[in-house]
Parts: sequence; C-alpha cells; structure tokens
Amino acid sequence: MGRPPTLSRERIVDTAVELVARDGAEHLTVRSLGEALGCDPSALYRHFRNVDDLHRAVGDHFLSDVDVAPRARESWRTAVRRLCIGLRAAQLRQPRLAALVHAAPTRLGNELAFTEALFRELRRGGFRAPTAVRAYHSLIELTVGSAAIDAAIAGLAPAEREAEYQRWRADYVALDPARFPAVRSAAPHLYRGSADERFEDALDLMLAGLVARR
Amino acid sequence: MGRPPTLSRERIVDTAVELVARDGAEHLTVRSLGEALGCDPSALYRHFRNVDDLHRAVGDHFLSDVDVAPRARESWRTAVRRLCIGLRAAQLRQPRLAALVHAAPTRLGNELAFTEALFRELRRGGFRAPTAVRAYHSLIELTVGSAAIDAAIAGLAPAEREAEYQRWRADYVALDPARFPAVRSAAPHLYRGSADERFEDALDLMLAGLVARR
DNA sequence: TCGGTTCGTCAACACCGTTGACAAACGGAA
DNA sequence: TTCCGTTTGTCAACGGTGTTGACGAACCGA
Repeated sequence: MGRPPTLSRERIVDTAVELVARDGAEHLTVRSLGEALGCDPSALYRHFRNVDDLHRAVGDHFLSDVDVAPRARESWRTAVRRLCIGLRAAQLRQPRLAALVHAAPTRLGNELAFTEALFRELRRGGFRAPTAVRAYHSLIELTVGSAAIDAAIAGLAPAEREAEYQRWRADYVALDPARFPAVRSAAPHLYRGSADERFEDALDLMLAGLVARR
Repeated sequence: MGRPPTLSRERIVDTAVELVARDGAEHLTVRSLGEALGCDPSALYRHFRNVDDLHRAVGDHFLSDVDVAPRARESWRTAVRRLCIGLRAAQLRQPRLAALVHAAPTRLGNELAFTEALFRELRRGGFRAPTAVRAYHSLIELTVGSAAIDAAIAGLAPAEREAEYQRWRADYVALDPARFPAVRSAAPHLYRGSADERFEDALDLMLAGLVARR
C-alpha cells in the first residue's frame, strides 16, 4: 500500500559505497548521493534518520568484508597481524565513521565475529583469559586509534596526501638545529612511506612485545 | 604604520580556548569566535590563513602543560613512558578539540618542544635517525590514536563511565558460548579498570617491543 | 470511486568556511 | 598640514553543508 519505493536502504548504501570508492569519502554528501541516485537529496531522509545514521550503515557494510575465517598453517601471530590489518583497512574505507563511532564497540554482528576471531587466535597463542584481554585491549587501542587519526589523511588523493606529508616534513626540516637538534636530524625521515606501513611497524612492535611478555 | 590592530593571534586563541571550554569544541566556528571577540568573522583571516590554521594554534595551546624537561637519573624508557602519558593527559583534557586536531601535527611551539623531547630520549636510548623515526611514529600513533578513541568516554562522569563499561561487559557475557566461545570466556575480564591503565598496558607492550628490537 | 498511506519533489532554513571590495585609522613623507 | 601607502576590521556575497515541512503523485483496499 502506498506509492512504490524507488529507493531502499540497500540501494542507497550500495550507491554510497560506489561513490566513496570513486570520489573519496569526503565527497559523500547528501546532495551528491542524491544526484548519484537520480533523486532529490531529501528523499534519503525517508530511509535514514540523519547523515550519521547513513554513515553507520555504510561503515557496517565496509566492515563485512574483513576476513575472519581461520586459516590452516597460519601462526597465531600472523593471524592476529592479518586480523588487525584487515580491521584497519575496513575502517579506513569509511573515515568519518572511523573518526567518530569507535569510541564504543557496537557489539553487533560483524564486530562480534571479528572479536571472536581475535580472541580465538590469542588463545591459540597460549594467552589465558586475563592476559588475553589485556592483549586484546592493547591491539584494539592501537588499531582503531591509529585508524581514527589516519582517517582524514587517508581520504585524500595519493598525490595530495604525499604533498601534505612533504609539507609537514619541510616544516620540520626548516627548524633551527640549535633549538631542536634531535627533531632536526630526524626530520628527513619523517612521514616517509605510507600510513599503512607506519601502522604495521607499530603493530609489529606491539606483537614483539606480546611475544616477549608471553 | 597602518591601522592599530585590536586583534592578535594570542587574543584570538585565548578566546577560542575559553569558548571551547564553555561550549565544547564542536561550537568553535569562525562565526561564533567572531561574535565572542566582538568583531566580524572575516577579520580572523587577517591572522590565520584558514580555520585549520586556527585549530592547530588552539590545539597547540593545550599542549603547553606537558612537562618535557629532562630529568636527572631517569632512564630513556621511563622518560618516553612519562612523555607519552603526559601527551595523552593533555589531549584528554579537551577531548572534543583533540578530535579536531589529531589528524595533523600542529608543528607549532608546544608540539615541537614535545617532539624534540621524545626524539632526545630515543636518541639517548641508542636509536639512530631512521629507527628513531619509526619508533616515534609508532608511539605517536598509539598515544594520539588511543586518546582520540578514549576522548568520548573520558568526558563522562566516573559513575556513568563505569556503568557504560559494565553494560558492554554484560553484552559480551550474554553471548552464546556455542557461537562465541573465545569472547564468552574472556568477557568477565573485559573493560576492567580505567582507560588510562589500558593505555599504559599498551604502551608498556610497545616499549617492551622497542627494547627487544633495539 | 474514494480515502488513506507511502514516498519522492520542491523550496526553504540555518548553518558553515571563505573571498573581494571598501572604509577607517594610523605613520611617514612632502 | 596635507597626502599617500599600509594595515586591519567591516560588509555583502558565494557556494557548500545537513535538515525540515508542505505538497502531490502513486499505489492499495474498501
């Protein structure tokens, strides 16, 4: 009964995902999404309470493609590493969500599956409950946290991103060596490579700490 | 020569800090700041290139009370630990503003002083430039990132915060042991203690990794 | 055929950051 | 003293954002 819908939450989310993939997350606006759907922007409010609600749905969609299935012949350490990298990648695919929502765990479908997988691997690594929890919290703090701060820059186009890094580096290189000797000598090496590489560095450091502590 | 200025970067930043403290960082806009200063919003552009420039200046202001002075008889590891904990504390003091700023380093006075101190200690710990930079990036990623995601919950009153943690824990405890065995058995230990303690756990893990790698 | 319901459209509202033209207020030079 | 150049705040506007309420088209059941 009533007018037949041309839109649906699913179609909207799918289009939003395409739009983010094509133009970057910063171009995902109610108006651009309306245009991509061929409808008036305000029509979206028939399916989502507000733009945050929409962002959540899009974020959930991205979280669904983290591969949490156990793999044969994979060490617990490699598995934990892979899980965290996958979580980060999924979160960076929806920056706005990564920056806001991760203050609290959603405790819903995809996130539960991920959490189970992470604890499964930690247990396999020989960590008992209280220690495993501390390791879990540490890994999540690093993975989700770093995704949150990398989200903004990850939304940029590669060329712009590199230009931004270069600008930061230039500022550090230009420092007075008398006042900032340590920073100055480290400056040429700052913000080389990708944020993903820096995250993996940090993750490996933490994993090394975990192994040393076990 | 020229018309005498009624504004200055310092007065603008001070007013912005008051405004953030009173209304929260999400209400810090060019227009509201102009009103608080009793001037036209566009006047701010005589002192800041854009709103990002302003945000960095305000954010840097909050870093001023991190103690970065070197201490006698303090190991590099203890010093690095203290510096990171101090940085986190400063950022959690203005949670919402931290959310605005954390995307990019401010590269201004207080942040430079902090960065210099951190590199000074890492160098003292025997790390050479490229390795020190990787350690620096890892520590910052963890410290700033975890502050970003802890910011929201840190703003709550202690009682509310504990109630929130208990709610999360209850959700995990209520899970079906058949589908989520690993999470279920870890559940009673989740979100015990403070976010600060969990951060220090993670930091110690990373420091242990650093030592192991050195 | 009629009423009720759904849902996309349209026009507006209240914000946001930012810019360019303009005027007021000064110091120095003529 | 007059005039000029410079600084600096004011003003009006532009294009962008999310959001809302009135409206009408399109359908179903009675």
